[in-house]
Amino acid sequence: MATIKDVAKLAGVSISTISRVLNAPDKVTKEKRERVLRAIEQLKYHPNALARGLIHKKTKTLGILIPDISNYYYAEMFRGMEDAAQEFGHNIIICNTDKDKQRMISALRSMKEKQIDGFVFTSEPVYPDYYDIFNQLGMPVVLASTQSLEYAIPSVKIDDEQAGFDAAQYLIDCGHRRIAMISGPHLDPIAGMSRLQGFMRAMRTNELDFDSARCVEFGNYRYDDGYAAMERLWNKNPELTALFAASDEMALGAIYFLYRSGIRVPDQVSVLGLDNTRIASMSLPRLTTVAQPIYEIGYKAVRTLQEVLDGAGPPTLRTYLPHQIVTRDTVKNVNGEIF
Amino acid sequence: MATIKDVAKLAGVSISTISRVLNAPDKVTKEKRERVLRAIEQLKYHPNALARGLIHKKTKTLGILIPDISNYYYAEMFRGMEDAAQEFGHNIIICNTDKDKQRMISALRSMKEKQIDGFVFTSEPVYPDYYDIFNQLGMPVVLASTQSLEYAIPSVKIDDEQAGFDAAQYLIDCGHRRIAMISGPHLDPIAGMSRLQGFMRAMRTNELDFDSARCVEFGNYRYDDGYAAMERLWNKNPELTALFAASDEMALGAIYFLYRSGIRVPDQVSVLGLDNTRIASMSLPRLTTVAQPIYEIGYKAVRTLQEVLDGAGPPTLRTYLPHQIVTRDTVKNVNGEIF
DNA sequence: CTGAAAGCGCTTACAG
DNA sequence: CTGAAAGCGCTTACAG
Repeated sequence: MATIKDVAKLAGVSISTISRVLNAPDKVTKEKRERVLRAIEQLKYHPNALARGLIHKKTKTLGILIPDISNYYYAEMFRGMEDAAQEFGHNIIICNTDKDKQRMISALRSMKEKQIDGFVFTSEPVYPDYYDIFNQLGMPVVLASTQSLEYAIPSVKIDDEQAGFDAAQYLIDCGHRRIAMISGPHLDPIAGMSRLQGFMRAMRTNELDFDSARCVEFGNYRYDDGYAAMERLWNKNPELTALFAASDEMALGAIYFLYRSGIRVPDQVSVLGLDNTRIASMSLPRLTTVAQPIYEIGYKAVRTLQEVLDGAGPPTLRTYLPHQIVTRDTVKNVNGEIF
Repeated sequence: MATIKDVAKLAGVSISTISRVLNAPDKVTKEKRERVLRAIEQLKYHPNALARGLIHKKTKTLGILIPDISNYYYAEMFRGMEDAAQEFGHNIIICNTDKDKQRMISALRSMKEKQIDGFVFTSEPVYPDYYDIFNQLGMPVVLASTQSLEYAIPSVKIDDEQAGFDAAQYLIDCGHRRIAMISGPHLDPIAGMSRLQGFMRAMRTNELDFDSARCVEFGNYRYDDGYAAMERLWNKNPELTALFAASDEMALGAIYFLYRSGIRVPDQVSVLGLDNTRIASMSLPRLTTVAQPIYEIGYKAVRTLQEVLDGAGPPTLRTYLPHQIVTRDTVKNVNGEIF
């Protein structure tokens, strides 16, 4: 492969001049510039970004840590990240962590060695030891779909507590009273507990009594979790008329359980999801759900990281993007009906 | 950030020795080695991979060109790629091309400058001008979910023609005679035309007459395409009893059209998809489909690229991974029924 | 405007 | 076993 020296030789100038036509073209006379450009073209010269990065201490490469790109939620978010990166001339190195600490550490070490300019950390809480690692590495970081109350790290997500509240309120407004929830795991303070807390706040606000032992089950956001959780829920609480699931996948899993049990959705039980991944509109019946601006979360997270890198003043510490209920076919308005 | 010089100073040795404990530890006396290791630990030293890459002309990073990571099919395939990369110590730079030539070219240029060791090109045919670009860049390439008959580029995919054949044969074995297909686009020789050709071969082999004008519609693999194609198909051919769609998403779109038209699946019309993305098992009714080993295609493509990089002899030029029909709830066996 | 030189952070023969 | 030196491919003051 041709290097800057080859181009210099062919064009009959010094390597400094080659560098100048690439980085500050108008510092070079037109005649030489064109000669150089021709040589570059002729040799199919591509500047070596490693050499450049070594000098500038910038690589225009960003790191993304994501639990699992084959998860639809992250796939959509990642698309937003990549678009933002591409738009501003960055490349992305991505790593799936499966929420595994060792995998994350080794990915981060590898990214550090490759001199990425900064990274986005997705979906997991920032535990103290994670924070120590971030600090040691000394690279800018932005959180996507998670946040930290303890540490001053910029984050982009929806207001999960409010989303949980709005979900319950929506079902209540549709006339439901005996409402259950399939929540995320206890161990997930972000998308797990916050949504549940919002949900319970709405129940309290509406003075509906609510026995969490009978009305809440837990799952890890996946389809199978939703199916199993619905089964447990139904066994202890067959009077419920509406369900809120903390993810679309769990909502679909729950619907499948109900379907197999001969319980009609939404006639007998209404189901409300959360996320609005594309499956929500491709399933049957089409899922009513609390939509997250998934793509935008990814896009905004990378934009925020870029702002940090540009050093253009401190970015907003906590950005909350709006969620919104998308009405489709799985929630029935039962106002006026007699039970 | 600490450099090799800082470590050398702290440990009281030369930088050569630091380099040796990192790359060939047993060439260094135990005593010095431990002193160095302690200094590395103390300074939180991370070697700079740019400097290393500049010398070795290897970066241990791979490029992936994919049409759209938010597409479920690619998301699953990409997971396989990333796992293979990680397993063998590579990182991945990914770029979404949207099948746009300019985007692809600029991504490739950028990856070239960053000195990736090789790349995987996904899903699109290798047009002559693409081949020229690959050649100019001079980087090893492997094709995933596409192939080239003209050029000697290693590829990994299913046998699409045979998959189309097997799909039709399966429906025929289930007793269907009036079968239609929603194919991929005319312009897609790989997943579009091959599957259709296989489908038509099966019809001929079984001596079923087949009017392609009445029995085939086209779409771009997406849900909405499937819906629209099914509508056109039904308008001109309401006698059909079975449908094969060239993607799961189109199958689901078709099912939604049938559902809205009051046509029951599979009682009145059977539907067979292709891909077996996770939506196939999360939709209702659960979709019977021709499963591609999606994850494995991605995994194997990266493995093949790594073999090329290792220079361990020429890899298999064309790898076909097995497909298989996954029976669920959308295809009815009508043998013995009277029409 | 242009070129020679120093330097980015490493690795790798080459002496000793 | 260990260190000094050259070099990977660039950029950037510094002279001229």
